[in-house]
Amino acid sequence: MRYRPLKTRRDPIRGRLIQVYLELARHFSPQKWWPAESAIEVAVGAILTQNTAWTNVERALDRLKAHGLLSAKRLHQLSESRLATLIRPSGTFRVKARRLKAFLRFLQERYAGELSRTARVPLEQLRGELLSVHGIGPETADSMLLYAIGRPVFVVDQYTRRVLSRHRLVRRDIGYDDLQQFFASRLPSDPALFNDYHALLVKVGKEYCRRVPRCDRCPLRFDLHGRLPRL
DNA sequence: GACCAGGCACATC
DNA sequence: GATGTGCATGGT
Repeated sequence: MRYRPLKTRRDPIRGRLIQVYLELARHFSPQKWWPAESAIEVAVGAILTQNTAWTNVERALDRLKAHGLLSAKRLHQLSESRLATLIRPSGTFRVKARRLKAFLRFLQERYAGELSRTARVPLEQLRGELLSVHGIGPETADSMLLYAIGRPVFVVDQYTRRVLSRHRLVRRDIGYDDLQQFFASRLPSDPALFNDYHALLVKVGKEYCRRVPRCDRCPLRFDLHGRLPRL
């Protein structure tokens, strides 16, 4: 991937990123993402959570579980309209049913319905394959790669962008690939680190970086008030 | 009732 | 390449 380490050894931002992680890890308990019992549940959840609160995703997943349908094979066999009805609580359910079916079709045809069969596929190639599936964009693909398959890919989202821009580490309008590169080029390529770091950013973003921020209580407060360079 | 939530595809300029 | 819009439920 475009994960070339920075040439310069003395990169002040690298230290800050590690400092931010340590501060978050000290303040919050390990987030233990992704909350799921199987890889396919992670992948399905990654699509269901697009622009959707997680509580609504849980309702949809629970319904699939209650019907014993949370497997690649069963979901692949299910009709799109039936699937849409079941995942209704997650919102945009017709759109997501179509996207899920596209993903399940891909998984079935390319990897015989087994995510574990992707193990030997080079990361860049696998990411490209996922991105070619209807309904799978950068964040969904990376969530699957990191949280379902355990590949060293840093996932970024709106919380990541909000938290880092509030702390003046990146511009507010930074694009997905640039923001991902911002992390990946400065951190060791470690799935466990990427996993916990992103989850912690979501945690701190939810609690302190909402539309009405609670910066006064934010554990990253030490980074505010001009201590960081304005990028 | 408005606004938001762990995005993406598509149309239009 | 940048910007705007539809998708839709459930919580605040």
